[in-house]
Amino acid sequence: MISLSHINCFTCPVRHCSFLSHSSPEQLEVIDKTKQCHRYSKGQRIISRNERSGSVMVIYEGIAKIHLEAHRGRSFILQLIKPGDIAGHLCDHHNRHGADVTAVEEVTVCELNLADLEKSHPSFEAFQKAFIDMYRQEIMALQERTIRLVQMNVREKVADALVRIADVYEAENGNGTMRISLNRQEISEMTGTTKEQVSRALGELRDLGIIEASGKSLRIIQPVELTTQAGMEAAAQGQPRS
Amino acid sequence: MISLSHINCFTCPVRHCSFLSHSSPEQLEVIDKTKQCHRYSKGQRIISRNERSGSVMVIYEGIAKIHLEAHRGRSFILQLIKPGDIAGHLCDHHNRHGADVTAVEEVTVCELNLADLEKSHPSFEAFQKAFIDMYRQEIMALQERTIRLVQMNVREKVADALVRIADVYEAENGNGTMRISLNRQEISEMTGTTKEQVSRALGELRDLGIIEASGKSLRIIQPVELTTQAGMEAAAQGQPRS
DNA sequence: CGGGTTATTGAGGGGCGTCAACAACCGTGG
DNA sequence: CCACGGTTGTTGACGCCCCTCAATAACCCG
Repeated sequence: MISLSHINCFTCPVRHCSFLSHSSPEQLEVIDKTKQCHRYSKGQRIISRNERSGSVMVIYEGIAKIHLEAHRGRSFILQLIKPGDIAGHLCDHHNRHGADVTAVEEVTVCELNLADLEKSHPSFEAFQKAFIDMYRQEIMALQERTIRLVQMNVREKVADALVRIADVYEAENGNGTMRISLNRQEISEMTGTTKEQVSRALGELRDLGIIEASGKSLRIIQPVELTTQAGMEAAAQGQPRS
Repeated sequence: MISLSHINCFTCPVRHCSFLSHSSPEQLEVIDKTKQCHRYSKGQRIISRNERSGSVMVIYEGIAKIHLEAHRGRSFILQLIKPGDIAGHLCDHHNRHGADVTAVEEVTVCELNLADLEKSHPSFEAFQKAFIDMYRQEIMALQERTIRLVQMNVREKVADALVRIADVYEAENGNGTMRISLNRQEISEMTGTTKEQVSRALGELRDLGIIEASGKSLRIIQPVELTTQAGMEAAAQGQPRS
């Protein structure tokens, strides 16, 4: 981990999609002065479970995974986070972090002290409200996810994982091809299966013409078909069902 | 659903284990005056998903389940709640409930208006804080649960479900026998399996001498062994690992 | 006692985890 | 440039777990 000199909050491209999107210039000033910036290389741990801390991390650049170790040594990836996302906001009443966070590729983060973050909000109430809203969304998403993980078969779960992967990785060119930094093992840890099954499921989706996948290169050819495979009704349609 | 006349908050036996445990007599007075009490019979829906509401339900008596319908018609039980527990606090930004809640046996609830609930706290901050704490605990518990559901086999998941069932049902006599109001189908919906598998898993646990189970009657003979089966290290021991 | 629901048990088959072999990829060094 | 070893990805074979269907038994309530 390297501590970086400074990243300017005011010119920050991810400010508008982050937790701070509604802050005024004066409020942002507080954050800009007090935050610390760090860089982690691939595989480095950003946050460790049960570690005590009074700060949160906002991803500035790169992709990270929020994961947990289960008793049998099997790891499980709860979430992928991208620039603008926040990590480490979930902790117990002793301020101990509730999950591990690890860089999946080179990651730059801004460490925001909770006390300073509070000052960046118009009031303490607004600060709390922001957390409540975030937690609410998180619970509802996690509930849905839990049920999906339990009820879907492997191919559906892998299709689901691909949707989430495509959500955090940018396409590199007009082709829509992504260079993902996750290996098969990690995809399996997103779905609760094994690397071999992921390999097979990717092969099936490739044979169906839904994706192109070889190694770390991934292209989603039929996004709608992929979400169908993942068992989600195509919500983008919005058809009334009269 | 029957609307009941009134239940006295001050003499309420579940007040001390509920969301309101820290309220002063004056604050409780607000709740006592404004709340509404209802009774639901077994199987009746208490809260429906996507229904708009500005109130929460506190269980006064009986057991209810928080559940969701997945796309394929399969239902999944997220949580069992008992007297003192709160339901309906999870909603989206339009105040639409995020899950279904149904009575598993005859249930009496107190419906608390959110605006009134707020007044029962020393400050709005304290009110928000209570929600933040509740949400935090919920997320951490749900994370653990998700991973367990993905990684455990059926017998382990059933053992896990029994631990949770025992947590909400009271033993009826000194024998430690419980009369549960859940059928095998519902236990399977707590574990993400089928009623037949639950039946078999219960048979295995019975053969191992860990439980007694026939129909709706359940007795846990070896609680420690049951938690071991469920893959939890016996946390009750608290042995230092020097 | 009879009819409906619920629980149990068996048989069959498919999905998926596991192991193993092989191929592909990548950086290093000759 | 090729050789190489290590990591990662792919594919096949095997076996177990568990879902499904079906038959029987137990239970509950009138």
